[in-house]
This record gives sequence, structure tokens and C-alpha cells, in this order.
Amino acid sequence: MDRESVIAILDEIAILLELKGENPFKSRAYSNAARALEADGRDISQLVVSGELGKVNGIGAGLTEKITELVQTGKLAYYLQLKSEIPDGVLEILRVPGMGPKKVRAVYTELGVDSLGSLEYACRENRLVTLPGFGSKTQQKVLEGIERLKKFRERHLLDMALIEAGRLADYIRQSPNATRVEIAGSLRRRRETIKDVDILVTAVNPEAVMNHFVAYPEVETVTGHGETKSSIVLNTGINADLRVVRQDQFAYALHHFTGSREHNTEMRSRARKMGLKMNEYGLFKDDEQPIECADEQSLFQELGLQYIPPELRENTGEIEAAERGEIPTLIEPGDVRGIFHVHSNYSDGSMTLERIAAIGRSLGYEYVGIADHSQSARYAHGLEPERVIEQHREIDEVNKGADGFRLLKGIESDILKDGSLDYSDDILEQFDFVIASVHSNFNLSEREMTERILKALRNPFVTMLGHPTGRLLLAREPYPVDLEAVLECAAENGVAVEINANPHRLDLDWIHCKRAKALGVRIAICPDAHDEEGFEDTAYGVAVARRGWLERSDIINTMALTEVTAWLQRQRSAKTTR
DNA sequence: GCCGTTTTCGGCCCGACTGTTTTCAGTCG
Repeated sequence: MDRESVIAILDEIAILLELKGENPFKSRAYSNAARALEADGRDISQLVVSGELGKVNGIGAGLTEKITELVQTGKLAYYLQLKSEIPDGVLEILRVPGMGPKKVRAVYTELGVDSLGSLEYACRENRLVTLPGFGSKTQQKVLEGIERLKKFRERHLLDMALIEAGRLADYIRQSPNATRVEIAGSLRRRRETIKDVDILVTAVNPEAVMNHFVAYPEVETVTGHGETKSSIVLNTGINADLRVVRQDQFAYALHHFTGSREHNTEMRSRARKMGLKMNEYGLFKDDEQPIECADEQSLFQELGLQYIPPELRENTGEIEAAERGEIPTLIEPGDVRGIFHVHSNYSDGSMTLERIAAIGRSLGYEYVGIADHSQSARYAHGLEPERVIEQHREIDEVNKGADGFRLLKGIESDILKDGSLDYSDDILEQFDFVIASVHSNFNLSEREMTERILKALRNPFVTMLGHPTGRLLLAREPYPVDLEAVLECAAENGVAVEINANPHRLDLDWIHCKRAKALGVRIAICPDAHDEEGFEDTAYGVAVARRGWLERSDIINTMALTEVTAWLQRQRSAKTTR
């Protein structure tokens, strides 16, 4: 059994124990063990064999025995027993905001509610309010939460969708009958959430490709199986459509199925004005004579346009820009020369500083900016001033072997309720950069929240604003804030704004990137990494920047190490001498 | 269930907020 599965099962046991109402510390012992294994990084079956498992801090006799059973037999009787006691639907209820383990347990044991559906029904029948600790407001909130979950259920985060679609496309390519395979749809445009995966193929034998497609091992159900189009639902819940088109139609079909609908509508009306007709099968003259296009490049050319990258196809001015030859040279993943905002094991990350430096080097970066949580973020082991000093000492140590790579000293400081930062100036001035982020008091009014953030931006030591709206995609709405005022203030004070590249956030969003650029705000693409995989999220940040029309020069972490450190110093001295 | 010890028990992270209460439990980050 692989490490991720072991860790996931330990986490699930922790949740099941909470739902059963067992000693909360026992539950925590399981999640602690999961975190410990995650942070340890060594192969778990090796640890079992060598007998070192029990020496890992947080894993004692009981857990050693259970993990050993899991690794050696692939299952765990204790876990299966727990699972059998609690229906899967009960776990799902935990996803409703405001429903924690205690409340879930209450509705399950008192009302027999064992799924989202039965919970909704119980709310509609006004039965939740009969339970101790529940009232009408709770019931209302639960109903709203269920509504939101339902709305979100059919959408999926970009990272998961990209990975799933990539696997599926690779699988289709295994068929000798598939000649050309491309992922289209909103995924190709890199939208932050997607509804389904669209894949386009050309085939020597369409029927064989379709049969191959519906036989994909990860299929949950086949919802359509025809000659030109088949649909499946993957067992991750994602819908995927496969369309087979002729080679001579491919460029048009790819453009059509990449969308967006709004972009396509505009393109068709442009074609019409030129006396042409365009649809997914081709571009046609008055007399129905088709115009051949081998690729999208020539399709745009036929319509007198510069090539428009998929990320820009939202009908937000890209067609006009293409007409004038003013499509920007969008930032590429390879332009990123370093990153900010990585959490180490000093706060809630799992990596040591040394490990972070090693990964940064291996990715070809010139710098990685450490930004752990500040002291108020106790839930994330935020750094007390002494720990900051200790960390800086260790960073200096890691940086000793100067080889063109450097760890930068940063912090992700909470913006406190009143807009002040989380450390005194004498601590703040010791950082190379300071990211200011809101992590608490989300329920302020828009005016208060905006004032709070503006005050933080004016702080002389703040160099970046972290996740500007606090949204969690498919889970939490942004807090109310006047982003226009925030971006203006950032521009005025030379504060960069983060594109938090964590696929759950993607915040600043692409729509506001364009506005930020117009105001002269510099952008930082930040992975907000807490573990090794987190580094890969930078790619999603680049995707957002591209959707936001940003070029290399708009992004501060495309600068070389010497440039970026000079820039950070310049920004600060401009602010402190004001 | 883990850990450390004043060594076989007692503590284990905590502050803000919300909606329930009538002094606090549960959730969240």
C-alpha cells in the first residue's frame, strides 16, 4: 500500500473516531500520526521492515501495530470495523459549513440523518431545531450550506481535472486507431473550476476509438456511446466527453469545443461580416465552399486575426486586440525564476528549510521565499519572535554555500482585525519581504474589511498582499472587500499582489489581474506550498496570470535573484522614507 | 492513542466567533 493511502486512512480514522464521539485526543493521535508520516518522507514499508516506525514521534505501540497491518496486508480490521459503523453519507455531512463532528453525530443519532439528502429533508421538516444546541439560524445556515454544496458538486478544481484529463488522454492515445488527441473545453482555457472534460480526436477507425474510450478502467458509468460522441462519468465524479472529427475539421472543432461560447459567438459574427460562415465543422464561403485550415493558427489568420491563446478566449477584448495585432506575449512557466510564499516545518509546512532549498535548486529556481505563519495564527503554529530569529539563523546557515541560489527571509503576517500587522517594527524590518494576509474575522462589513486591508498595505514593511479575497473555490465565498480600492492602494504603495496558486484559491483571480496591471500593480505568483507537491501549483498561478493577460514583465518573480532583492529593498525604502 | 514522567496517569493548542444559551458548546482557522 502506498504512503498516500496509508496517510489518507489514518486521517479518515481520525474523522470516524470524532463522529463516534470517542476521546478527541485519540482522534488527534491518528491525525498527528498522519502528519508525522507525511513530514517524515521516508518510505513507510521500509520503516515497518526496519522497525523504525515506532521511533517516529507521534507513533507509539498501538499505531505501529495498525500501520504494520495496513502495509503488510493492504487492509486494517479496525478501520473496516469503524467504517461499517458509520455510513459514508454521514461523512459527507461534515462538508456542510457549521456541521462539525458533534453536530453531525447529533443529527445522525437523534434524527437518523445519514446523508446530505436526508439532512436537507430534516431541515425542510423543521426537525433540526428540536435538537439541543440547534436553533433556527443553524438550520437556515445548514440549508444554505447544502444548496452551495449542490451547486458546487458538478464542478471540479483545475488541478484534479487536469490530472484526470491528462491520464484519460494518454489512455486514448494508447489506441492505435486514435491519430490525434487534444484536450479542449474550459480545461484548455485553464478556467479555475470546470464542469466536464472535453477531448477531441481524429481516428482511422472511430468506432474502435469509442469502444476503447468507454472501456477506460476508471469509468463509473457510460452515459453515451455513439459514433461521433461518447460520454462517461469517471469514478472521481468528473464527466468526460469524447468527440471524433475528421482530420480536415480538426482545427475548427478544436476551436469550437475550446470555447468560450461568448468568444465563439463573437468569432462567428466576425466571419459573417466577412461574408463567411463558421461552425464546428469549418469555415465556408457563400457557395458553401470550405476553406481548409490545418491548425488554429491559420483559422485565426483567415479571419484577419493574430493567434489568440486559449486562455484569452473569453470575449473580453481579445478579438479586438488580435485585430490590432496587440495580443500580449503571455508569461510562460519557464519565465518564473523563483517563488515566494513557501511554508516550512517552522509553522504548518512539512518541509525543512534545507529540503525547501534542495527542491528550489532542483526546479532551477534562483530563490525561494520562506513565508511561515505569524504568531497570531496559533492553529498553524505561527512563529513567535524568538522562532523568527531562530529561523533566520538557520536560513543564513543554509545560504552559506552560495551557489547562485538563496532562501529569502519572509513571513506571511496575519492582518489583525484592526489592520495592524502581527509583529513590532523591529521584527518586521528583519525580513526580506512581508506578505500580509487575512486569516481571521472574515465577517466584517465590506467597508471595515477594505479599511483593514488598506491600512496593512500602507504599513512600511508590507511588500505583498496575500490571497486578496480569501475565497476557497467550491467551498467559501470571498469576504466582502472593495478590490478596486485595494488594487489602487497597492499601486500607490508599491505593494505587489499575490496570485495564490493553490488550486483551492487562485486568488487574485484572472478577472482582476487585468485591472491590477492597468493600475500598475506588480504581481507575484505564489504557490503557498506546504509540502513538496505544493511547488507544482506554481503552474496554476501561471495559468491565472495568462488568463489575466499578464506578461513576463508584470510578474516580480520572473526577475533574477539580484534584481528581485534590489526591487524588494527599493520598495521598502520608498515606503519607509515617505 | 501518544508522551513524559514528580514513571503507569494526566495532559494533549488556542482564540474568535456564532448561536445557542442564561454561562457555554461547537466550529473554524
